[in-house]
Amino acid sequence: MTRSSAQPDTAGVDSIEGALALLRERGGRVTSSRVLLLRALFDSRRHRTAEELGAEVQAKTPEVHISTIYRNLDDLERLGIVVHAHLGHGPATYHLAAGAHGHFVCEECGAMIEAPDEIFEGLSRSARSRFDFDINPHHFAVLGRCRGCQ
Amino acid sequence: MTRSSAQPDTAGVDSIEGALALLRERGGRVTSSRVLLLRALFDSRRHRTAEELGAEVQAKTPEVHISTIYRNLDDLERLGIVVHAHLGHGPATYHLAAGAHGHFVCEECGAMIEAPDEIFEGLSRSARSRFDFDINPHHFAVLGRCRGCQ
DNA sequence: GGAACTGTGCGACCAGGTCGCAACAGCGTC
DNA sequence: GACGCTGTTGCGACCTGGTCGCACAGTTCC
Repeated sequence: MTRSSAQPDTAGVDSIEGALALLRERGGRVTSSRVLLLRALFDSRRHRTAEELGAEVQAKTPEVHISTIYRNLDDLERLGIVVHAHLGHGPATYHLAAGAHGHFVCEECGAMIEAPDEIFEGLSRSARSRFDFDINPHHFAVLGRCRGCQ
Repeated sequence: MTRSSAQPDTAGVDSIEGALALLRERGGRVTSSRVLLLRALFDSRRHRTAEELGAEVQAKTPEVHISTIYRNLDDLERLGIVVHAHLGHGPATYHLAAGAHGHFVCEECGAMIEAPDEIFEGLSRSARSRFDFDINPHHFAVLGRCRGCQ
């Protein structure tokens, strides 16, 4: 797989087999570290950092290096299988692109609420009409205070 | 000035003198590095990184260390004089709390649009009514695509 | 089974900050 | 103006999160 351009026009691959097929189709190779990483990603839909995913992979195959995890996450993101989001200061978190959503994160306690896309529709319309700006509400969380911390 | 709690309940100090008075009131000292930093912040209202502000201070007084800049920015933020925002991957940017606003940042070209608070009102209401979550739209930018990059 | 090329482990490195420490400097008091 | 308390600073070491170059290993295709 060439590590350049290639648009994530394929968001929504929803099985390990689909992901591997897409990988192969784009000239990539099916390696054991990639299969393990995909398995970790599909096994639990939680948001996890590269370190956490690395630990899960290494639990089965300890010699997989963390830099391989980062490179594979990058590749999977370029294929539109995975997305990363920043939920505050600290490491990025990764999850499957199928089922991407926005995030509200409490500045105080770190609690995270997954926000359905439609909650951003009004903002999306205003940004488009006033600034011709097309928002992507998934990438960076919206910070604030949760009920308990207000 | 003690480096603990102290809420930023004073957002909106809008002169160097006001900032210094607040600093003193809270037990802090008026040092030359702080005066220089405040002067840099008030001189231009652009968003700047700690490195950039450091360079401006060091242009006048080269021995001010970058870690002092970070510490002073922290202190000023704790006093509610300054806020920082994350406009994408890369270093945080700082600007005066008086005149804080949201940001739209293009994922492609990095262009930044300052967004008036009222554009977030609908989202703010929905987040409050649906999740009891009180958003702060200033801290993290909303990413997306600008007109030219769509 | 071998050539061709992609992916991997490894260690070095980088950016953006943070921290501990000893020396220094504000500021209130005498 | 000197004194002393205590907040602040310069400095270097360190930390986290991530990237990169390299030589070798693994995958795929013929």
